[in-house]
Amino acid sequence: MKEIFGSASGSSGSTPPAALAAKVRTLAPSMTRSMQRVAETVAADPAGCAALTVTGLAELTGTSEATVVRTARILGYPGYRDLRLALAGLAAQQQSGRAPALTTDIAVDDPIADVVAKLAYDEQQTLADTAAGLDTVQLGAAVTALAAARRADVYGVGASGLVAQDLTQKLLRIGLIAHAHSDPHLAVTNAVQLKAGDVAIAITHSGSTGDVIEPLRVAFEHGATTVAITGRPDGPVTQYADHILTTSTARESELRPAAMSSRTSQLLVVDCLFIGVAQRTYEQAAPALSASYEALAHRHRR
Amino acid sequence: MKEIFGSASGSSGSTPPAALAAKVRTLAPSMTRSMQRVAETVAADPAGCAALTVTGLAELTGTSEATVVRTARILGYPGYRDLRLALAGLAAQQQSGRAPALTTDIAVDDPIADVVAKLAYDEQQTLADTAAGLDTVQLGAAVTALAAARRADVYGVGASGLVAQDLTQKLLRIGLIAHAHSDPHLAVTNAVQLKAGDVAIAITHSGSTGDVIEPLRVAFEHGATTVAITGRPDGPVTQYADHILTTSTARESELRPAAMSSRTSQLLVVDCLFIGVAQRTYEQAAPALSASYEALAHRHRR
DNA sequence: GTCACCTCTGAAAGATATTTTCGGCGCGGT
DNA sequence: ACCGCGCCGAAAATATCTTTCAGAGGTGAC
Repeated sequence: MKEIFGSASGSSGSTPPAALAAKVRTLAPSMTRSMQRVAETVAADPAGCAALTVTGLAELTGTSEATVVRTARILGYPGYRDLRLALAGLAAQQQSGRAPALTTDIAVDDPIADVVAKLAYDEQQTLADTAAGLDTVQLGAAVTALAAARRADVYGVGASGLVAQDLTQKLLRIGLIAHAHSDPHLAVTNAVQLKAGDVAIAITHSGSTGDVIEPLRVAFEHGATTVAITGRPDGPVTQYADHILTTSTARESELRPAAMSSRTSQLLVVDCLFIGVAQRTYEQAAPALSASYEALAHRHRR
Repeated sequence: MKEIFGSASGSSGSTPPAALAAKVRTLAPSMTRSMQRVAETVAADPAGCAALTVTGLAELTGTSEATVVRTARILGYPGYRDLRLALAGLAAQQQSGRAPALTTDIAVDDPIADVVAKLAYDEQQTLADTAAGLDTVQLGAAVTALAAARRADVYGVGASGLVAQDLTQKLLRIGLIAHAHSDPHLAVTNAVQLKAGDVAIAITHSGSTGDVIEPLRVAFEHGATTVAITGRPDGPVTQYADHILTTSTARESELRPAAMSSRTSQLLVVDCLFIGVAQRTYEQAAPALSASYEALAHRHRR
C-alpha cells in the first residue's frame, strides 16, 4: 500500500503530518524563490490549499503548475496529488485539535515570565518537529554501526562541539571507545586512523561547516561508516555521510539565535543514538552505567 | 471556498467527518448492490481507500469507475476526488486519536521509533515542568546581577560542565566576560579573584557536587553574587547561593540516566538567563550577536 | 563591461485520473 | 415468452496532474 502520511523523509509509517511547517522551514533553504512562495502558502493554510487544484494553487501563488509540483516533490511527496491528500489530513487534524497559537517571538521588552514560557514552548516545538522528521531507518542504521564499532569519533565545533562532547561522554559511559574533536587539525589527523567498522559522526547545523566536513571526508575515504547530524539534509556534509540524521530548524529571531533550537534538536538525536546503542549492547551497557554511577557517589557531599 | 469536510447531509460546515460509517448505514437502502459494496469497503478502511484512485477502488470492489463515482455522489460529495480528500482527513484523525498512550519508560526491546517518540515526549515534559517550577523572581535577580557583572564564572563538572560551557559561549557572544570551569582546582583559584559585582554560577543536578560547591563558596565569601542552578533546592550548594534556580527532576530509568533530563532542564534555565541578559543589554548585545554571526560566515563552504 | 554559463521559471505537450455517456444485460411483470 | 425498467460497466470526454523544453534572469569570469 502506498504510504501517504509517512514523513517525507521516508521514515516509518506512523508519523503524524503535523510537522509540515517544520519541514517547510528545514527545506526552505534548498528551494527557489517561487517554490518558497508556494511552500509558505501551503504551510499557512493547509485546509485552504487542500481545496485547490494544481492550477488553482499555481494561480494563487502567482506561479506555474510546474513550480507547484516541484515544491511538492521537495517536500517529499511523489507529486501534487499526494501533497494535497496529506494537506487534507493535516487540515482535519488541525480542526480537531485547535492550534495553541502562541506568538513565540521573544521581544526585547517581554517580561521574564513570558521569556520562560516562550522559550519552553519553542523548545518543545523543536523537539516535536525533530522527532517527527527523524528518519528512523537511518537512525537504526547509525545505531547498528555504532553498536558494532571498534571506535567512534565525533566532530563538532562551536555549539555543536558541546553536543559532540555530550554524545562522547555518554558513549564512554557504556564502554564504547569514543572521542570528540573540536580541533579541526587533530580531527583530521585522527580521522586518518579510522578504518572499516569504525564510525565517524559529524555534527553541524548548517551542513556546511568546513572544519567538520573535512575530517568526515577523510574518515569516509578511509572506509569508516560516516554519520551526519545536520539541519540541512542537502548540505555539502551529506556527500560523505553514509547515514543522514536530520535535525529541525526553528526560525530564529534576533534575540534567539539558531544555535539555540538546533542544539535542542541535536541533543535529542544524540540521545536517541545513545539509547539505541545502549539497547543493542545491553548486557555490557547496563553494568557499565551503574558502575559509573557508583564511581561518582563519593564526590557528593553528605 | 469549497467545503470539503462538511457533512454530506448538508448541515453546517464544522461537522466532524467521523460519522462516515453511520452515513453509509443511513444511505445504504437507497443504494444499489454494487454501490453498497463500494460504500462498505470505504467505511471499513478509509485510510486504505484514500490511497486508491477511482480505478483502483473499482477493481478492489469488483465494480467500475462509474459506480464508484455514483457512490461518492450518494454519500454527498461532488465526485470521487472530494470523497478521497475527506477520506484522507478521516484517516489522519483516526491516526492522531491513538498514540498518546505511551508508557514513557523505555524498554530494552523497544523499536527505535518508539525510543524517539518516548524520548521526545519525556524531554517535552521536562521542559514544561522546568518552566512551571522556575522562580521568575530569582531568575530576574540573577539576570540583573549578570547584566551588570564585570565578570562571570560558571562552574560545572560532568554533564553539567557542558551546560556551563554552553552558557559561557553564549554570554561571550554578547560581550560579557565569562569563563566556564570544570577543573575544581582552577575554579577555586579563579574564584578567589572575584569580588562584589562579579557573578559566580554553580550548576549541579544533585546539589551536592563538592567540586562545584567549593568554588561557589569561595566566590560567595569574596563578595560575588552567587547563583545555583540545581535540581535540589535544599541541597548543600544553596548554602552559598544568593539566587537559586531550580531545575526539574524527571525520574530516571535504567536506560535513561538522570543526566539526560537534568541536562534538558538546565539548558532551558541557562537559555532563559541568556535571553534575559540579552534583553537588558540589548544595545550592546544585538550588534555583538550579528557580528559573531558574520565572523562565522566564511567558515562555511559554498 | 561583456560574455558565457547556469539556474530558475512558465507555457505547452503529454500522461493520468476522473467524470460522463451510452448501450447491454438481468430482472420482474404481463 | 416478451416487454419495460433500471442497474451496470466500457469507453469516450473532460479535468487534472506531470513532464518537457526553451526563454528569462542572474552570476561569475575575463
